Amino acid sequence: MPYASFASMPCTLGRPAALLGERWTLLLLRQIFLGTRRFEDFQATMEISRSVLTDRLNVLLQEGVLKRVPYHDEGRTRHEYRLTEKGRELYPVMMALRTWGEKWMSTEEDESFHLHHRDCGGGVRAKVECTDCGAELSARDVQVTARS
Amino acid sequence: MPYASFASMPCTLGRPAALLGERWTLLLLRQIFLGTRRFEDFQATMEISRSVLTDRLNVLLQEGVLKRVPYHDEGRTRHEYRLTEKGRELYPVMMALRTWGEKWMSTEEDESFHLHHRDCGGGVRAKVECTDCGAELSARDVQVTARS
DNA sequence: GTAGCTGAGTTCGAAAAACGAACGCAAGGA
DNA sequence: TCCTTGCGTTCGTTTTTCGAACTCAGCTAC
Repeated sequence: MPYASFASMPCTLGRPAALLGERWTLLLLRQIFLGTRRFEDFQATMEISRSVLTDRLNVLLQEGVLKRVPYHDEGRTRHEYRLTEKGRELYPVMMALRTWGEKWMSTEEDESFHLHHRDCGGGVRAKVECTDCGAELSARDVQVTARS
Repeated sequence: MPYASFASMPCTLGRPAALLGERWTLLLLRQIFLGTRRFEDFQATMEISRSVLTDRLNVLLQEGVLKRVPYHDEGRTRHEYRLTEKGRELYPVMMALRTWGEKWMSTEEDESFHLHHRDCGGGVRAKVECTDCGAELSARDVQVTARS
């Protein structure tokens, strides 16, 4: 199966993995969650080539992860890229990456931002839990079976 | 910043995003979490080219996400690729992708596997929570500030 | 010994994707 | 009218990926 055709892979983990697994897409989403919204700003902060940036934004628009929203800049109407609800719900994916990065890839020089809960000021972390008993789960606590 | 140099990006979300954001890497991890361990099996199930597969496996070995473990096959010593603890802890990332895929990308034809908690049989989902009060958090509940 | 098989790569020419500099274009301002 | 700005598009070059063929080591059968 060539990479491109994973878009039609009959698997709810495979399709997102293929979508977000294209070069630049995860980094683009990181920028978006950090507040970047305009073409020029993506281009400047990531040094991605303009043509690839156009392509990735279009893919995310088509998938409904982003939407183009008009706004006013000195009287002119322009558009910015913003997360849809579908896009905002990728937050756990980003936080899981960050939680992992904090534990396994952090260095002295990291300038990373701090995240905290608006209401109580606490820290933020991703976890996997059982929908029934609420226990926190690791890969070893979970059984995989083919769909019946 | 060219894509390759994101490996040295001073950000605990950026570096993992760049690492897992290379083409094939997320799909490769999906296979690994589903139990694939051998070169030939990756190659057969994903139809990735052999040279790229070699490269991606080597990157994950170098990063300490995978390890090569000897095993015996009909008297012969061979090696298989297995997750390290660092690798296993990517589980929340995979589950976050799947939780998102279930909600936003599922179709009638999906043949996806079922996951359940070994102890109680319950379902599995990823979430983000506050380390202090334990509340479940969305992007809007979290404040981003530059590190002081 | 040697011929064959198998898993795990390596090599290499062709195709696809990414790069980056230049160009296009529409809206507003001088 | 001409200039600037934001947002792309184009196009020739470089880098990645592809895929088929090749290599190699360890074993089995003869």
